Amino acid sequence: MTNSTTPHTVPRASLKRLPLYLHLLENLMADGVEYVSCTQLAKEFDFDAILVRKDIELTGEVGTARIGFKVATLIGSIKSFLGWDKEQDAFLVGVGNLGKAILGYKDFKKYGLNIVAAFDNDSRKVGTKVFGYEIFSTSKFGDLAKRMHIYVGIITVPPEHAQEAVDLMVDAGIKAIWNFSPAPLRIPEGVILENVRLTQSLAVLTNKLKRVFKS
Amino acid sequence: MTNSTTPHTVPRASLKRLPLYLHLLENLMADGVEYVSCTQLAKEFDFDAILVRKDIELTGEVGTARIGFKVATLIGSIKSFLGWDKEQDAFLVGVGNLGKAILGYKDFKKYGLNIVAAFDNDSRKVGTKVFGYEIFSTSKFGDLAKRMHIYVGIITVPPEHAQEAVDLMVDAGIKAIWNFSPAPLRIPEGVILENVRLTQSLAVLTNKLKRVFKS
DNA sequence: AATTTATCGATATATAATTATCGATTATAC
DNA sequence: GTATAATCGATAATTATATATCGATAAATT
Ligand SMILES: NC(=O)c1ccc[n+]([C@@H]2O[C@H](COP(=O)([O-])OP(=O)(O)OC[C@H]3O[C@@H](n4cnc5c(N)ncnc54)[C@H](O)[C@@H]3O)[C@@H](O)[C@H]2O)c1
Ligand SMILES: NC(=O)c1ccc[n+]([C@@H]2O[C@H](COP(=O)([O-])OP(=O)(O)OC[C@H]3O[C@@H](n4cnc5c(N)ncnc54)[C@H](O)[C@@H]3O)[C@@H](O)[C@H]2O)c1
Repeated sequence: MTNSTTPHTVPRASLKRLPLYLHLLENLMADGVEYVSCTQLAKEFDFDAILVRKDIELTGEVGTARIGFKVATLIGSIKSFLGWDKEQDAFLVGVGNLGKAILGYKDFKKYGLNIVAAFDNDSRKVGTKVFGYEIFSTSKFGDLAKRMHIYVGIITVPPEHAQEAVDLMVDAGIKAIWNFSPAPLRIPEGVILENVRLTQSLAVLTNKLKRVFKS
Repeated sequence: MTNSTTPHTVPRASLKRLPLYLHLLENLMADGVEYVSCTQLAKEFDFDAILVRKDIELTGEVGTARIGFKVATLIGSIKSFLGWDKEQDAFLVGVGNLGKAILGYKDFKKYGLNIVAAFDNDSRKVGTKVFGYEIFSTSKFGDLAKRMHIYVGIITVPPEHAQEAVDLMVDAGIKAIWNFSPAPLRIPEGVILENVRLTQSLAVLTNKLKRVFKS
């Protein structure tokens, strides 16, 4: 009776809340907390408790009335649901300011993402090392990706070169692309594209701010 | 009749799509394109044309049947609606990997955000320069923010220090906080908090990828 | 032991967001 | 000039998402 009610379309909004819970749960775990209720979780984020329960329901985890959910197993369920239980190896293309910051960020491993190599087409960067990662020429991307069975690609090149990076990745058999450039990209059927648009977040901020100043 | 139908709550999803249109519109503008229809815009992003029209409606811009919208004025309307028509000065706290990348990113200015100074509590960093920005001690934040009438703060410190940064900003009269740390933060009534959670985006990617591998 | 209270799971309702429909409008083709 | 096709604005229908309700359950309280 766990997954019989699971809808075939996972709400994107739920998918985005689950990492929030996970992060908090890991803190609770570290503090030795054994059980947590939806009410408690909800309070932390100013969500509705029922919303949290519905999100958790997606993962298949079942709780106990009056007690809530076991922190340790809930962490496992969320990770498994998100695909963070086993590490995904990834290649990064574009070792500029943002690319470097991502290479230097150790926590992605916790979230199942293991960056194994980085690529750039600037000959001055090729051969150098950044946070222990050797920078390869993009010409090596295809061979290495196939040899190492890489299915995840991260794009941190300028927008005008983002489509090139996509094409490179698609040719190399990459199945999922995490794109940080603001360019609209074309991908073939079957390849997953997830965009990080900082300006979207900025838009929400400034629009709200505008209304604060008005009133 | 322009804004009489405008709802008092702006859909967050719309707010996030507007920058996408804007980016494309600016490219069109640069290419000398004078008019654009919702159909064209929609095709670029694989959105429904009606969705695009509704989003544009929010900005108050009116179009002409068969022609569409004038690119130049539409850009203006979107920018104004997002609060990107006049620059907002901002302070950044936490000049680490991500903070540096943000300081080095010139395009935020296009989106109405003008970073004017950066702060860190690492004494080795204080006094140095990063991309032309002098790094100040966080102890100077309050004075400078008040003196320079700064209302926007950017947080790029480790999660365990993010609440400190919030408190610092709130005390200094900051009205809107753009937070890049994954920590859940407490803010007083009236202050705007916008979080950038890269792991949320990663969650969507890996969950989708998991299902690709399953089938 | 009985009562109270918190919380679960399931189901129902309400709200928000997206997509469809339709008459009006205007350039382009004939 | 008249017909055709594209697209607008407005309204309606649909779908997705969030919130409310309710009986069941299990700890805490009396
Ligand atoms: N830095 C930020 O804070 C920030 C914020 C929002 C969005 N972005 C986006 O992220 C992307 C990277 O930004 P950045 O600030 O790191 O830029 P950057 O200019 O610092 O770095 C770009 C890197 O990509 C490399 N590159 C260019 N074309 C390439 C290609 N075809 N193949 C491989 N490598 C290539 C360059 O050599 C450079 O090292 C951009 O699309 C930018 O719009 C950055
Ligand atoms: N780097 C990434 O790609 C990335 C990705 C996702 C999230 N983040 C988040 O962004 C934040 C910054 O990440 P990072 O990789 O740049 O970390 P970092 O460790 O490189 O930089 C943190 C900086 O903050 C400074 N700092 C610490 N405490 C401070 C305080 N109380 N006041 C002022 N400055 C203080 C440190 O001296 C350091 O310079 C973190 O919360 C991280 O979780 C980073």
